[in-house]
Amino acid sequence: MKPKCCNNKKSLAEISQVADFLKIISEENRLKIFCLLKENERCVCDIWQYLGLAQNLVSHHLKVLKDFGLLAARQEGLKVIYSINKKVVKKYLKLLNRFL
Amino acid sequence: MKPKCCNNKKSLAEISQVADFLKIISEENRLKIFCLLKENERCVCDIWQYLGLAQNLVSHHLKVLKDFGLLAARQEGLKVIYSINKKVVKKYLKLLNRFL
DNA sequence: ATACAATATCAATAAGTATTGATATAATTA
DNA sequence: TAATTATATCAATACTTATTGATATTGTAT
Repeated sequence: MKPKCCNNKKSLAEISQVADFLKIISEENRLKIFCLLKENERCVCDIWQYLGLAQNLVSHHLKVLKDFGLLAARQEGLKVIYSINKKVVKKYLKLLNRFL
Repeated sequence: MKPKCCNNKKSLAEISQVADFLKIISEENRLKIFCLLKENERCVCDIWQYLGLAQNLVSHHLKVLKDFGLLAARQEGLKVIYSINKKVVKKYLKLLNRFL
């Protein structure tokens, strides 16, 4: 019996997208960051201090999340406030459900 | 403002669990396997031939998925038939929603 | 018992990615 | 303008994990 999925370019491209999304959020520290931001937007210093992680490490993870579109950032004085881009998250969760 | 999440052992353990789950399904070939099995249970030879992957590679990925509880396997003659353990998948998807 | 087909295992290597340390940039205040 | 604070960048290293090649195991049929 021929499988309906994984047999065309569109499906394969979507699988690749979902995999990328999952890879990004499967990192434990990034998941913690997400967890923090789910409650409230926060500045970088709040995040790294609360999680007990190095500042540059958190900055790096935030960049990964932001580059993928999952987070948004805005400057507020010296601080940069990060927040979750709910629309994008929903989009990927929806896609994920198609494959799981 | 003190965050409600990531601040107790239970939450941290759940985040760790979710991360493990996500790491496992974020692998593109494993996602393809999942995609195939979502339609129908299949034997190993069907899977590797259909996906164009090495037999031992598919066997390895199946083991990873099975060890984590996401797949079930049953012997049928020479063949081993793998299928999705829907209950377990649902459990992790539910957990995932708590953090995303 | 022997041969064959399907699957699994294992060691070695390759590839990808998180982390660290050092340093740079940017905004604010004195 | 100089100093300070918050954040970002970059190169090097450490880790983890996927892949490969060779081989073992298991079930079936001759």
